[in-house]
Amino acid sequence: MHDVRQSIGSASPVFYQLEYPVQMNHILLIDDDERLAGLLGQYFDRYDMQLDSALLPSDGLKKLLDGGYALVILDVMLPEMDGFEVCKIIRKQSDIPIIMLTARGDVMDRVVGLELGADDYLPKPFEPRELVARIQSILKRTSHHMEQSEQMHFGELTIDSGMQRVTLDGEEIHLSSMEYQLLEYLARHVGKTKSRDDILNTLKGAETELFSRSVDIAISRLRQKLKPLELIKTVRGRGYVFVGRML
Amino acid sequence: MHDVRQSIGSASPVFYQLEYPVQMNHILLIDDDERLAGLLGQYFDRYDMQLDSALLPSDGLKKLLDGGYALVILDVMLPEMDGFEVCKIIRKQSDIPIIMLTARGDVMDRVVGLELGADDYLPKPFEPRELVARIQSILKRTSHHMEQSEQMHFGELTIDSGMQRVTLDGEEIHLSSMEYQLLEYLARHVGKTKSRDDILNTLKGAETELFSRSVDIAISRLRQKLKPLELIKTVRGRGYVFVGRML
DNA sequence: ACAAACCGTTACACATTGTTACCCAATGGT
DNA sequence: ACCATTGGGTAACAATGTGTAACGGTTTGT
Repeated sequence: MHDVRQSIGSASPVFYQLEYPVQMNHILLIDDDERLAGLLGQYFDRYDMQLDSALLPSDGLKKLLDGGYALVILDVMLPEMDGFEVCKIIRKQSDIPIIMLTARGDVMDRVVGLELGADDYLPKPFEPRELVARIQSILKRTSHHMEQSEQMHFGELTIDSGMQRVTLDGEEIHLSSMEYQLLEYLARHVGKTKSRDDILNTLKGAETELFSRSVDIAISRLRQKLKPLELIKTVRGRGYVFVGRML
Repeated sequence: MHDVRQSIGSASPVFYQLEYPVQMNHILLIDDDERLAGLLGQYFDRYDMQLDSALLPSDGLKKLLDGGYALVILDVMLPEMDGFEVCKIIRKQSDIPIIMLTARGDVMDRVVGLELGADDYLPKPFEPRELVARIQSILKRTSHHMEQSEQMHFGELTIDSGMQRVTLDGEEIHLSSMEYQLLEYLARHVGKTKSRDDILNTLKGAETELFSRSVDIAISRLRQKLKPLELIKTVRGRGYVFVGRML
């Protein structure tokens, strides 16, 4: 994920802050142990990551507000409030990956930490190398996850869930909102047969008429627009299924 | 990648499973503890896996019929029937990986579980991370097999389980959903004779009338479309078998 | 207000699947 | 070899599910 943007034309020192990883290798450590910060910071350098540290939760949260961080390392044992508390506060506002440092390898701690929305934990004491490995693993994972939830590709068909756009061979296909939702729903569940009820409930929510054939019609119209692709197959008696290799 | 399936309204204890490539990250949890489902689901998200859950075996088996699952997590202690029973039923129709959750780390349980065809077991209580690790390990182990099953070639006949397309000498053969399922099911078990019951249960799920000759008819129709190939042989008194060298 | 887009309903054609019936093939006993 | 019995193949029909054209009510944009 080294999506380096360049400014062409002017070598201007101005840029705008992007909401996610560009060259964003800043990690925030929230831990009251100064020694750890120094030690890790030095070590991280070698891996092209920059460590910022906050000794106090309040300070850490303030720094997070500035943005630009790719990940947070959070000690459980902290002054002011414990790490779980901090974790909850962060999660309320952001999906930024969090690694918790637990003092003891206590199972409770772990589960609770993960329940809270942390992405991983590491029992103290730990090897710096181990921490780096987990960070890299998480960053890789989350960036991939983003890609997948933002855009789906099936051969020449692209579904962009971010801007709700569908393109075929680069050309946009105009879909009504219902058609788009239907397509995205099926595409997100590639290979799984979805009943008309499932589809209706997902798209409409409430219990709409079960005698309605609106789903069939929607499918039919969607297929028309997707021609010549044949990505939606009928499973007689059960529903519809999206077929296609995700690329 | 995908599959077409048929159904009947009733919750059937039988199902059919297809194997999927990379992006197939759906995991099915069959456990009557709702809390677990919620907790794991959230956790799995971070590992790019999607968890579906069923509180009842009957419900779980029904969901499996839809296909699209990469793996099943199965609690031993369940309402309706115990996990071993469920495991046996699943194994009858599919090679999908199964991880059993045993309440106690009882050796008997373990052996029996694995003898039944489960791929791994995990004593409760367990750490989510441990479960994820085992899932990944199993999926890695079986992924080779999966790639292989994405497309099957038998001479000039190609079965693309991704697209659910069958071609003969490069030309598509149009098969109804049932015909396709039947062909794929037999082809996936080359050389193994499948009884009408197996076939019926796999394709339909319910214990439909055993006096029905619908399977014969389906076979007959499939053979017609596959002419001049003679890939499906009758084994008198026992069923049908797909003959053909996989290339 | 008008036109365009959207979406559900009806209606009918077509596709799919199950049943019955009749035939032939395979098997086994005499 | 012959025949009786059983199982399987498939044609023809029946029942059910699905595709979609056409119509109309509603919403949306201008």
